[in-house]
Amino acid sequence: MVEKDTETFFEDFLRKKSVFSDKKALQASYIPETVLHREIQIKQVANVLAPSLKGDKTSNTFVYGKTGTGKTLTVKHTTQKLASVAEKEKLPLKVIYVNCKLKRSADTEYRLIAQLARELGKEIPPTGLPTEEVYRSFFKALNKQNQNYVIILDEIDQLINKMGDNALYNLTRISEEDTTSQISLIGISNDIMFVDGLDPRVRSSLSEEEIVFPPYNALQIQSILKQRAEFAFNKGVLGQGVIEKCAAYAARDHGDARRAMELLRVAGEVADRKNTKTITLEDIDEAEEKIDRDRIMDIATTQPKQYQVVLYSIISLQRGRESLFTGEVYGVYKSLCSKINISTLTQRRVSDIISEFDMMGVVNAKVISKGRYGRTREISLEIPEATLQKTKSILEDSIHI
DNA sequence: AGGTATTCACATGAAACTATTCTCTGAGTTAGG
DNA sequence: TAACTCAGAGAATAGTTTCATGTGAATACCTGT
Repeated sequence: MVEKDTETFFEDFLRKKSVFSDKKALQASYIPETVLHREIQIKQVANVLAPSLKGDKTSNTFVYGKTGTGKTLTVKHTTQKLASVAEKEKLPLKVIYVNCKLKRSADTEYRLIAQLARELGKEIPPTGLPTEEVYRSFFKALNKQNQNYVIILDEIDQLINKMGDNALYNLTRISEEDTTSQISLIGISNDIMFVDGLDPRVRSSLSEEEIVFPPYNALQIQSILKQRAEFAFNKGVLGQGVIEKCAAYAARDHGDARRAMELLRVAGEVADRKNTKTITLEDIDEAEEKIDRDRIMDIATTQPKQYQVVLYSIISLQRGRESLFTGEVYGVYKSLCSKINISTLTQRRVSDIISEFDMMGVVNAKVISKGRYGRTREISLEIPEATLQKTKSILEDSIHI
């Protein structure tokens, strides 16, 4: 009986009409044929890179703007075009894109250079080699293939604050050196201030050109959403004012188009699950809530045990209080650790964990001074009431309390 | 009263340590000629 | 003698601990009126 039900469920699912026709168009990695509202920036990038077609040295470029302002998209789009022209004309030009933020991919000096060397067809083991060695084989590959390279370093700020500017310094130096192959660097960052902390030599070399991406306004986000929705959804599924509402939501805090797209996509999923033919305004509200909830649940389930214990301490201490302090949390954390028989971390470490939770947006931790009574973090949960109980039981399960 | 000095309770930084994963090297071992 | 095995040295990295130093403002402690 159950078997039958499951089977029909799948059959129904298959036949069910979805509001989506191509969900990919709403994903962050999707690169549309035309990029809206970034004409100026595209032009700038193109101007900078054009000389590379003729084998000339191009300026290193620094691109910055807040998240969801289309930096990566624009650069990728433009370099794709560049590469295709180069290919058509049989010019020796190669574009390499590296995301420095991806864990275990290019977030250290070794891994960055290894990644680049791999792009040039070298086999580099994930560890074991001296960094020097990796540099050497990267250089060798570079000089062997008489080609020009455009190297895009996305989220470059992450790289710097993890490992300093050593690698960047080396890279900019190669780009200045007169070897058979030219390399031009494009650094993408969403933190404008991060250049200030750079070695002056690196800074001047990297930001020979600077391109700024201002946030989109609500209208621009609307037209972007419309463009994507065109591909993503079937005709006529969008209810009145849906796009507008998504745009408004994203514009509310600094015009993040990525957020708007995610919202629209999740709203579509919500509508699908409810088996309705159109996406309504309520679906958006629901989607907004769902995104928030999923994020917290995800964090609660995937974080390492120690983090979970810290979070649990905060949650159980929060009951009926407005805010807590680091010392209190640590106290609860310590007794919890001995209760469930897990090694206790130092306060130093727990302090770091708390500030990581702050970054993730699970808690709000502000450093305050209580005068005579010291300086500490004022911690309060950012988890909505409705999700709290569920989060708590997830944590309880996970740490075997 | 007004001004200065203390003091608390952590924050923040840097360095060092630990454990794990991985490569490379060279000594010792094996098998075949 | 060539091929193979395997232990040991050396690297990179993540996650911590240890040590050192910093810090904002509520109080304590003056001082002169």
